[in-house]
Amino acid sequence: MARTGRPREFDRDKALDAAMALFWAQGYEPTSLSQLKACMGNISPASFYAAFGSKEALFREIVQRYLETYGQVMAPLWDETLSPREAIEQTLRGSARMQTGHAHPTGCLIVLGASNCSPENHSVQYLLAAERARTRSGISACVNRAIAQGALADTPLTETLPAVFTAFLHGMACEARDGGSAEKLEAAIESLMRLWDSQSMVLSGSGHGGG
Amino acid sequence: MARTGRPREFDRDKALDAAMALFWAQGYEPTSLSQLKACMGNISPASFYAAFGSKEALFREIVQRYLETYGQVMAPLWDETLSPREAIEQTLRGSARMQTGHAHPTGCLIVLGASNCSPENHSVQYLLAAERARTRSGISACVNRAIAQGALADTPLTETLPAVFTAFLHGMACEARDGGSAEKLEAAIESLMRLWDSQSMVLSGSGHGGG
DNA sequence: GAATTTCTGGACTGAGTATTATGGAAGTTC
DNA sequence: GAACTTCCATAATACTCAGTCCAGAAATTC
Repeated sequence: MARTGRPREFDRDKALDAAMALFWAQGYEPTSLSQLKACMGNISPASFYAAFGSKEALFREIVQRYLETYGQVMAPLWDETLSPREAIEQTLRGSARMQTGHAHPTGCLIVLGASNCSPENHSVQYLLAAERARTRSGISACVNRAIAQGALADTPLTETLPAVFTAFLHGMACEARDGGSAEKLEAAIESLMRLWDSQSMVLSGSGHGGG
Repeated sequence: MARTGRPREFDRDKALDAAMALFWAQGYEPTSLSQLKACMGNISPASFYAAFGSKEALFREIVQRYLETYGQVMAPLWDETLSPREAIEQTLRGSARMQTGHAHPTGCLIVLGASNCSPENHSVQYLLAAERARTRSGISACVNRAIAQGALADTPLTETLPAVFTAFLHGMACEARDGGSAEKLEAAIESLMRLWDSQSMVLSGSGHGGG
């Protein structure tokens, strides 16, 4: 049962992808309606508002789309079939590769998408901050799970691991934006994970560094 | 020999401080001339342009001012009277405390000040990117110095340390902006430095963790 | 006090902002 | 083909943007 009336002439999905690239590269506020309409195939204001509602509504839809596609590199955090260590390492590595990808803007839309905002757009800023908070809790949950399983020692140091991984993860957005390569970031991740291993109570496999 | 003519009525330094707070909190583009003039004491456009030249010139002056004041937390990186390890730890700790301070906006102006930019302001973006590159090279220099001194092993892992510390440092801007406390960040730094110690060839003091 | 210099208030550019209104064309369903 | 629904192009909304200009006022130096 197709809808009656004249169908829209442009491809809504392709328009969304083009708009995502623009928001991703420039952020929410500096991206103007003119740019958006242009990159969507020179659609008219009327078509834009009919299809997407408003600039903010479009951005919210695009954030959702981003989370369901590129953002899936964070999925391991909530995959309890993985060991907590695997979950975190896979997330970091996947994020590093995604953010340095060459088929789209570098960096992370959730970290960089609304970092510069005037007061009237705090709601957009909050949208992304809430998603970052969700990531933080996911990382914390992994560490807590590891401690509960006895895989990780319950020490003052292990309690700091969530903050270490989170700051590093969010910092990768800056490094990727500044041109850092996936290889460089992945090598850093490999080193960072030894901090976990040094507190690991499951001593199977590689040891823990040494002087 | 004071300059002749009518002196300006507002305090230029105080105006700069107020403008810095605004740019720091909102970033370059979303901060409008109206907001700037208002926070500088409702000065007129004429006074503004006479005193500061343009919005971009003001921003550049403020970045310079920031580097000479708050940005001095990075100074240990180039202080060769410090051991490389001390230099990096002091920089990270100082940065954590500064960015979470309550007397000014949270986060880091150099990381967050122009992260969202339209194409016409790439020069401003570049200004901050260059400063971040300087930081990266400072961190790398510290690690290289430690290796040259024989204080740090020359291994594949130690070669990744600059990327680890840099990503973490830049990530702190996001964490501070999202409300992370100095205590939390400093605890994370303390843990992160054990990565250094695990590769340290100077085994005086604390050992290197382990389960 | 006179001459000079610089600042300030306010009106004003021209361009760009997101968004809305109008009128007619195009395509759909029955 | 008729009725209907939806889309699109154009124009225009009210507003903000960074930046300019001018006339007059204020403070300086001589």
